[in-house]
Amino acid sequence: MTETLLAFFKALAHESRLRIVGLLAQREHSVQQLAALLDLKEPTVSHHLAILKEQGLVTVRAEGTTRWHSLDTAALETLSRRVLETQQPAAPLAADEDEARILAGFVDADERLKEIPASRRKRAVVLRWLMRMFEPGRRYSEAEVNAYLKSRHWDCATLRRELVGHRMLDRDAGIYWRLPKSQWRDERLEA
Amino acid sequence: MTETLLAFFKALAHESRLRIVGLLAQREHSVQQLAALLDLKEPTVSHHLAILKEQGLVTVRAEGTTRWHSLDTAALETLSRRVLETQQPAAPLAADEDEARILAGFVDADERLKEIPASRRKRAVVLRWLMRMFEPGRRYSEAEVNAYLKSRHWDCATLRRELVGHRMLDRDAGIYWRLPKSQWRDERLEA
DNA sequence: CTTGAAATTAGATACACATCTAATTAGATA
DNA sequence: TATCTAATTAGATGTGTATCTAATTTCAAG
Repeated sequence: MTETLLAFFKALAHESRLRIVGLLAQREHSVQQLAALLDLKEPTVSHHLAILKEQGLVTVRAEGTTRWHSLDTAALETLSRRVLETQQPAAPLAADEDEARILAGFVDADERLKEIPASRRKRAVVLRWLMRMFEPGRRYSEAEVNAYLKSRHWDCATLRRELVGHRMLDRDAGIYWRLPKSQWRDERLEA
Repeated sequence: MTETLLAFFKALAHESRLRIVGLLAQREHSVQQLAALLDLKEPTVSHHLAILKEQGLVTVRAEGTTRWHSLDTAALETLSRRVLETQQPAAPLAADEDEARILAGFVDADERLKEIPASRRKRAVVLRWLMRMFEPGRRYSEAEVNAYLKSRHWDCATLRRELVGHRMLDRDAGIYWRLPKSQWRDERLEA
């Protein structure tokens, strides 16, 4: 997904290729023509066209030994629409409906924690939500953990202690890591 | 125009920056957080953020010494819409209505010349249309001129002679260039 | 089958830029 | 003021890739 988008941007992130796209948007061109117009050698143009073809942005029609290249505007449209989709603010919410309601009460529009819930059950929901920031297997310095938690609430120290206390994060010698969910001591397991 | 588009693509044509945009699409982050998540050093992240800010894709909010970065989705939208505009097939047509009708008769959907008009007046219209391919001030080798004309009609030699005869192109020692319109000898002037 | 033209492929060189460390700036706190 | 933290700037290094020349392929025409 981000893979294909990256390739798309890379394909267009060069002056020569962008000019080629502009020329092909007007009409089809041969390699020679493009080389003359861009003041490049033919192999260079071939190289650029290969990259654009790889992204499906350019199609070819052979006529004798010359190859007429045109722009596939449909592909260009598809891909640039995908850029627009990228910006969707990403589903902030929850595992099941109960949790969703609780989170909605404590998390504001900016995805920050309004306050740390006093109720143990609600606090556990919030802690599970915070754990989404930590990847399994990755190791975090205490500074990293703090920076991360601080993006959600100013009192990162309390949150960090809570996460450790619930066996969601573990620590040794200043290094933190995420524990598997099976070891988490949250309200669901205590109930 | 192509200038700003190029900068836009360059800004997003790198894995780290694309991932930063993805993260900022979810919520605001500090430099430290991004560095930790991307496994990069802070100066590197600063560098990438500077590039994104230059394109107006990222905005900053200071809070003490930490700076919270967010994605400006409006800018992203504006720019990706501009990509869609690029592909408009470029107005093929004409100076005044008379010319438009004549061209429509001789130029096919692929922007190629169906035949060279026998009538002097119509031929002049077509030659003026062909001259749009040649930039004022630019020098063209005979091969370039031929390649260009061939993209419109197989008989590039005849077209080339006609253009020279009408004082639209001039030549010396195998090099061609476009003459100013004031010197063109087309039907409008002869009439 | 040879020749010629258009394009691609291979390989070498050179330039752009991503990343790092070290040093500096800016803001907060004691 | 001195100190600490977050971030940026400066400068060095290394990687990726754009471009070139030379060689090879593909197709058409003698």
